[in-house]
Amino acid sequence: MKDVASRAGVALKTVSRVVNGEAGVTPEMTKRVLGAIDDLGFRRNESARLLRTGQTAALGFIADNSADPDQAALYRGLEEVATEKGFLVYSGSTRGDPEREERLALALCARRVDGMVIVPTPSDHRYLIAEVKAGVAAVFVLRPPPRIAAGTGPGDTVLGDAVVIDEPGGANAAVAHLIKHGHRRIGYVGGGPGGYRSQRLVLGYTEAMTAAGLPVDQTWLSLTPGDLADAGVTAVLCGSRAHTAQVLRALAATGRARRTAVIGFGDFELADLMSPGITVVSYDPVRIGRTAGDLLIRRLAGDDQPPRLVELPVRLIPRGSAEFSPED
Amino acid sequence: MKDVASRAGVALKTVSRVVNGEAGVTPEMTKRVLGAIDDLGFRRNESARLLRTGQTAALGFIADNSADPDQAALYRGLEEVATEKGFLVYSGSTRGDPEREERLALALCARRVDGMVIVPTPSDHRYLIAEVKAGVAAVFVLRPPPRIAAGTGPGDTVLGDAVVIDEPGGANAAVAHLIKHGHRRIGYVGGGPGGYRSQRLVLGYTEAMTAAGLPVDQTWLSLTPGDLADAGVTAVLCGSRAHTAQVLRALAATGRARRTAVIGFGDFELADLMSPGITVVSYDPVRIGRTAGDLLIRRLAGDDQPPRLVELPVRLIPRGSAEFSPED
DNA sequence: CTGAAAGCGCTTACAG
DNA sequence: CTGAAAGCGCTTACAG
Repeated sequence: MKDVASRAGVALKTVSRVVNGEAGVTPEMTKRVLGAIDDLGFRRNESARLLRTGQTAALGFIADNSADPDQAALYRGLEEVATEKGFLVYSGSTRGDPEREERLALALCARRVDGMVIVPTPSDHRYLIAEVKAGVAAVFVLRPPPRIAAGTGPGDTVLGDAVVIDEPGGANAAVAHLIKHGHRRIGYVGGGPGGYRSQRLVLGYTEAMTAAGLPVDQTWLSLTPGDLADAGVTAVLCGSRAHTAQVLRALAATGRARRTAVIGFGDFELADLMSPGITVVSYDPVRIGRTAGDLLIRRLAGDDQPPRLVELPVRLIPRGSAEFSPED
Repeated sequence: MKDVASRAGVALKTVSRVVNGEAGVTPEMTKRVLGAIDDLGFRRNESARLLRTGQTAALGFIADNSADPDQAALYRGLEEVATEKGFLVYSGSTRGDPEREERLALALCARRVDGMVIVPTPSDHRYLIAEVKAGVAAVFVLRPPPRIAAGTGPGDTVLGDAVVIDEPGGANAAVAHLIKHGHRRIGYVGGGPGGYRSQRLVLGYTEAMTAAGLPVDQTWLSLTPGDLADAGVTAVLCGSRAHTAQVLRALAATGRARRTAVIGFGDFELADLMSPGITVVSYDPVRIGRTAGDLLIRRLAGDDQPPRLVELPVRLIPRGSAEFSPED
């Protein structure tokens, strides 16, 4: 910019004015500056501008695994609203490692992102307190961050808004659907009982069983795909796409594919073309990202209401794998 | 930092030294500075540091559609090498729109990313010439950028390295496989003939047919899923996962699912559990991203050899949908 | 071992 | 309408 100024024989400020399209520059001057810009191949350094103006117009996205289809779609949703509002977005992933999450988040904060959308690892996120206090907004997706017991405060601290899926509602609908088709012994294959999603799915499952007056055998709630053959259940709810795949493989291997009802949590391509078609509880991951982006940007605009937990709806899609009655 | 210095009663430089862990500061001084940092909640502004040192340690990734599983996996590969080498990465997507690509790429350049990995839209990329000249490295993935006829130069300009999949080899292997199983009339369902991938798949297809001395009916090369019933082919090569899905749906709808051999380009989850299992040509998208990242970083390190086109290998995975003989 | 000055590339607030 | 100075938050190169 200095070079441009001296080549055009004007002051730095005039170049700045031209570059920013500010009014009040003689056409002749403008032309001279533009000429110099062209000769020198000048391109304004946005980072320098942002430093001076104190903005960054950048967001961060911290995934668990960026290759996961849900998270990729989620990212797409975030990106849409970010682009719309003029933000660029940094992204990275943790692979579930709390240390990587902390490193990444702090690196983003050090670059002064305005806010971050985080798929949180199961850790305490204490490291974020200082950053949030310093003004970085955080929105958590898929899982809320664990509440942090404040050392000195009056209660628990919540670091930011969260956008999650309505797992309880989905599991409830799935199990009720199975019950309606005559199933009474229904298993659940999902993550360990510690996981957030798993807990919530089991919650919905239990609600539906209780509402129908059916007893729940605790062993049904911690099944692995390998257990299915001997578990005595006539139907299974799978906690994630990966579990659905494992369950289908196990059932195919033992020849029970058409005798065990299956509902998967999370839709997938070609689920309709399997035989039977796989009934799923479906949700819209792009919308999670968009919602998170909206919340984040609202916070950046100054909204300082208490942190919100947004639960996105799910939908049961019957395709055949769950719509038959048990044989016994 | 100024505040920290004055609170600790030392010079700015001393704070800088402590923050950077430079040797040669009295333990007592260090303690005083650290105390002030803690009191003030100071966090170094990385952007300012990078401005001063003239680096950015940032890369850009421009996807076509970040929700596409291949591109999400590709991104993951890029991210791995970026993280390893201390780069942060900005990303965004174009949805195939050349204007969005240009806007995004220029925005990244304005923030002075060191380099970019781009899934190019079908446009001329002329806008990149100035940036590349200014020192931004570009690596193209999945498709190479169109060559740009230089207005004044001696020939064509190539803007950067490219990493692509061996589509010809994959199609060749797939078609040879079908021929081996007795098929002589083989169709192709893929993108329009203009697309890069499509052209290359048809190339490999033709090679294999020619090598076997089989005639190629041109109508076989521009089939749509709806045409399959009357096309008179006994086997189909599908150009992408999306096309594979369309073909499988069309075959299922007309009851030809078990009478037409199918090979898909691009593997997908549960392909093995369909009936029959879907035979595919598989490639590793994570590796594309890693390779692109390696090339990019090598360029940043000063490698100025002529642009390279890297072709990543594919592998045929037989699963049943292609391993039977035609009925006629 | 410590510090005062200059500068990265830009903008802001003020004079002319 | 145009410009000289100061400053964003940091580091570099040089003195003490």
